[in-house]
Amino acid sequence: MLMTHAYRTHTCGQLRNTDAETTIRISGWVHRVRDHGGVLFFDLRDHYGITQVVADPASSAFKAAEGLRSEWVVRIDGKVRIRPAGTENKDMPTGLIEVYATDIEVLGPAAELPLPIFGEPDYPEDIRLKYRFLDLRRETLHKNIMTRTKVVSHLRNKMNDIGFNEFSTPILTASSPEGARDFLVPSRIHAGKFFALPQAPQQYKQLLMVAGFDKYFQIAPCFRDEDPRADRLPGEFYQLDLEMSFVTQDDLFATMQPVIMELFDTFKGNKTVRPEVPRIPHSEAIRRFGSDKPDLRNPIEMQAVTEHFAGSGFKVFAGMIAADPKVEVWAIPAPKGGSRAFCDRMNSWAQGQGQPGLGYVFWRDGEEGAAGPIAKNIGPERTESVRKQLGLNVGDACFFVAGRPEKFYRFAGDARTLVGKELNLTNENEFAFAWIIDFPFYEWSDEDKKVDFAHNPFSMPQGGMKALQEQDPLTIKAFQYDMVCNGFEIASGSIRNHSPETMVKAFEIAGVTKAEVEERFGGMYRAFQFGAPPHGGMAFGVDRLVMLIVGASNLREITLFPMNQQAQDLLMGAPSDPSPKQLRELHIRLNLPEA
RNA sequence: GCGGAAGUAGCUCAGUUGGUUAGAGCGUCGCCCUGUCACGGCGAAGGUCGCGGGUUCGAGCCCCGUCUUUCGCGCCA
Repeated sequence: MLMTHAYRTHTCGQLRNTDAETTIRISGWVHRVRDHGGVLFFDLRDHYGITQVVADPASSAFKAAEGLRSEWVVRIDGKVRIRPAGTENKDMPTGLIEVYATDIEVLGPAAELPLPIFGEPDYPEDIRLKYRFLDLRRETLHKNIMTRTKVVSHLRNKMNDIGFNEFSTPILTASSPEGARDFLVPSRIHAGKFFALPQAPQQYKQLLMVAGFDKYFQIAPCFRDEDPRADRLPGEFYQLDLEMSFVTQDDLFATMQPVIMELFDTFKGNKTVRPEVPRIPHSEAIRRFGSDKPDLRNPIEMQAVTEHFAGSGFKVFAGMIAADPKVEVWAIPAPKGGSRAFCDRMNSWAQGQGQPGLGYVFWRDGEEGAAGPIAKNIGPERTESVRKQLGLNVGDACFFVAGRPEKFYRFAGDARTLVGKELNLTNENEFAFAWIIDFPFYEWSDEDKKVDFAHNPFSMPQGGMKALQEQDPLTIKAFQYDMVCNGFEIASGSIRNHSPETMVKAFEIAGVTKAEVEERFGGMYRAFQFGAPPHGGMAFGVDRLVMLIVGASNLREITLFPMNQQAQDLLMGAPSDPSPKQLRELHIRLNLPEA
């Protein structure tokens, strides 16, 4: 047969027993060599799959095959043949055949590997990041990246299908009002001035609405110079950013909920997607779940049980309640957690968290009343009232935290998460969503001793100008919402404040003058003077969506070339020193800290 | 900026109470092996125990400092 291509007639995932006896050419990486002396096997791998190649002393390729090592790139000419009976590999799509090599050309030999491609043990991040191109060859990461690509493509197609228009907004822009630290880019032409990379295309997309484009979306890169977390990449990340005109909050939910549900339905694998997506007010989420991004797979819901402790024999709580009317006692029910061992384990965990402890009661079989120190202190009647309120039974336990809710709700939420996990109440094979709505517009800043925006300053306060003028700012809610899934915030958005007067008033309450608003958000402030439509939108964290879908616990598992925690790219060596010429052109002199 | 964990062969790790020559697996190199698919067997090379200082007769191990990686806090509209 005349070879029609320099490198391949088939991919490494393509050949089947119907190809038997054909002469083929394949190229790829040597995955694994098994040299038996007289007969030699190796697996050839490319993006599409793995094919076993075999050579024996009768083959003209035998000598070359003996020299092959892992990860060399080679071109193989050979003949497809059915594997001898009993040597088939049913775990491989190509496992019924093998390629008998007649010619081998080494296209790219490989030095000794700093990390193996075959098998996937954990490796230190610095090695993985420095040799990212090798890490990306490994099966799991390679698959994750492909899933990411398919997710992005799915979202883009879907958004186009439902009438959204994709626009690219500028990357070199002005420093924006979001809370994060900006990445700055010096301007050569304007000495001493800097561009900022966008933290989000927030102002641009709102300007697009003012410009009449109605439905905007973008898979947008966003840049924030903040320290990372496992679920927060350093430097840059991607959002599915969207904005709509003439819509209410309900319209946005009705538009995007099906998109997200269909996405997860498409990529869920053998997990299930809970069809109900409840809308939970922010304050209720805090009280029921101890979090503004509750994991609804965990069935535990907390309740206030303050009145059962007020004036009770449990002096610690009773004293706190008497001393401060804002103090509450919350109960964290633990169904089937009714054992001393479990309760003590939770108690030591709490102490490890810097808490004095975690009070509990539990109900045992064949025992009158309840066990645990708190039960004895508050007495059987109050204990029974607690049990009834929470609907608990023999075999169950309940934990208690007391104080001002804003101080302890996080800890209570963590305890709820741990109880759910320890007692296997949380179904790990499910995706459970919720909309968290009615976020507070303002919050009290202890640091600055003033009222500050709780989240997005461009949100519309519920009640509008009237609320800003008449209400206690700390009680004002915003038309602002998050979508959460399994304890992660996957989207955040709001109905925007499109009235310049209301905007000025909103900033005034946060201590920002009209002049400052005009200076810092001049483009948008000006735009709102000339016919701004009511509009709103949201942004989904693409990285987090993919992380949830593939079940990764770290964003580096779904990102092509991530930076390390110090925001360095170890592969490319970024950031790097500028040349003296570059600095001269930019009129920049370095003022480095003392070594 | 702060706190926790880790750092021993190219890679993953073990290394007891401080004790004589620091080990294993994978990989690499050499030899043997005709049906493996984590092939197998024999052998070899490979180490500034992150770095610096200290305690000690003696330190991979204890102490102090420092660097690197990571997880968390701060921060993240």
